[in-house]
Amino acid sequence: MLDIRVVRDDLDSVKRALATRGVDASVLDELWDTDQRARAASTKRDELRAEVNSISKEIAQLMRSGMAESAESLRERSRAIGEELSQWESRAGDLETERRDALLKIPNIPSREAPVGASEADNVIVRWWSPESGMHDGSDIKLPDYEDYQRKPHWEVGSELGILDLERAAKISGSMFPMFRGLGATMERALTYFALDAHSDAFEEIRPPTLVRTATMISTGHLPKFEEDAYRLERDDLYAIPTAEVPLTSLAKDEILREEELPVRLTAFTSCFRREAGSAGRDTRGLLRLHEFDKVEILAYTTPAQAAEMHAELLSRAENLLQQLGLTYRVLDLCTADLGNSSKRTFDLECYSPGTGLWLEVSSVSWFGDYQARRANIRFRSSETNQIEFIHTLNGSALAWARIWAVIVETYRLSDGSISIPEVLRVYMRNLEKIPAK
RNA sequence: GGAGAGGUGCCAGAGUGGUCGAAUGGGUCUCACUGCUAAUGAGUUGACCUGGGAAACCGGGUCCGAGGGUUCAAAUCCCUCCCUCUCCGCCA
Repeated sequence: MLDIRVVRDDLDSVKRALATRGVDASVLDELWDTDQRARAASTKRDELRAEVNSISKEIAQLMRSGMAESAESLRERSRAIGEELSQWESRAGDLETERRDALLKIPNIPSREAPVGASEADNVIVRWWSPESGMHDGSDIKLPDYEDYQRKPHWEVGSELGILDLERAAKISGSMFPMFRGLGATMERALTYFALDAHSDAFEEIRPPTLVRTATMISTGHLPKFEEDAYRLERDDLYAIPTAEVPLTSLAKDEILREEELPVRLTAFTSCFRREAGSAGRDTRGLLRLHEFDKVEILAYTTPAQAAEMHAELLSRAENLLQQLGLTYRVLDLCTADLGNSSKRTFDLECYSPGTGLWLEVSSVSWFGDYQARRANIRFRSSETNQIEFIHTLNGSALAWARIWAVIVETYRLSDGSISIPEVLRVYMRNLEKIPAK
């Protein structure tokens, strides 16, 4: 949520900044207008309330001094004001609600550093890495020389080895739900252990609830705009989380932290549920797009001053996992048009899938500024000035497993059809070196 | 799911229609005292919206789980909902 005061005081630069992500200026003009009217109405309301309050005090005086009789005319006057008051109360209330509803639908202002663009085609590739070539800047990606036997898509590899069973998953739950079996399932678990252990030096491990209230979904910006994307349990008015970002952000909802407590680093493993409405048929083969997948998330609360460094830390942690897994990836600096609703700046990590020839998004590392903190009302008290300010939130996937799983089984496929298990996972897989060919 | 109790400030806890943003105790911070620590004494200590001011600050409004209602006036009375605890039932 934007700070209404910024919109009020600097409408033009808010318009300009949001135009880069396609928000029409009229939306902001309307908001500005609503704000003016809301303030006028609430001022009027407060004046009337002040009058009623002071009359009530007078009445109390009279009652105490036993002059109940003479209070009657005051009562009459107050009743009359009360009628006018209730009209202004409902008018001000409506306008305040209108203002909040509008504010909840307006996306965050992009960072000045985010590349300006009109579509995802304008995302900037800032660097790439492969086990053979190491780290390079964004120009001229040189893919490893994949063998033919690595060019088999993971859904074929998976069913051939009996480690991925999409047919039966569909029988159970429908399409776009995965089911891992045998060592395929073990590898998912190994990835989870691997990642959580990797973050355990600095991050508190959380196992949060995966069904959450409406207010929790609003705090991160997933509602009200993206209602269609979320699974909802109507009977109990709960939503299935699309990412652990949702419960982890609300962990400190309505709290005032001490500056010394910051930064707070949290990590969580959860299933993530997405309806993927509107993306039917697009890149849905195999594990490319799923209604349910597992993910380890890393998330931080920081002061505004700590945010930039934390953003870099989260990104490097996600990259580090990919490097340890030996997977070729590239880093994208998302342009203003492709930025998520709540984000000021986002880096996506995409792994190259040799079996499909696609770059698959496996992590998204974002800085939200105070946008989510404002919605969730998470603040901190500055130890220097003693003032209360909103914190900044940041998070990233580290990492999203289904797609990683896909890239691993393709990349590590050997000529005999078996899969070599990445070194770092073996300790979590009973020291096995291979998933054997059938 | 059934029965009961309860949700008040940083914490504990009082308050059943006006003098209550709220007693008291603890904690916090400041000062005094003290060789130091402790103890003691005095003071201090909420958030949000809004108007004025460069600021310190000053004025108005809101907030006692949430939302409605009654009343000139609600922490206090009424209704609905949420949550917590205890017991019973059920259950991994």
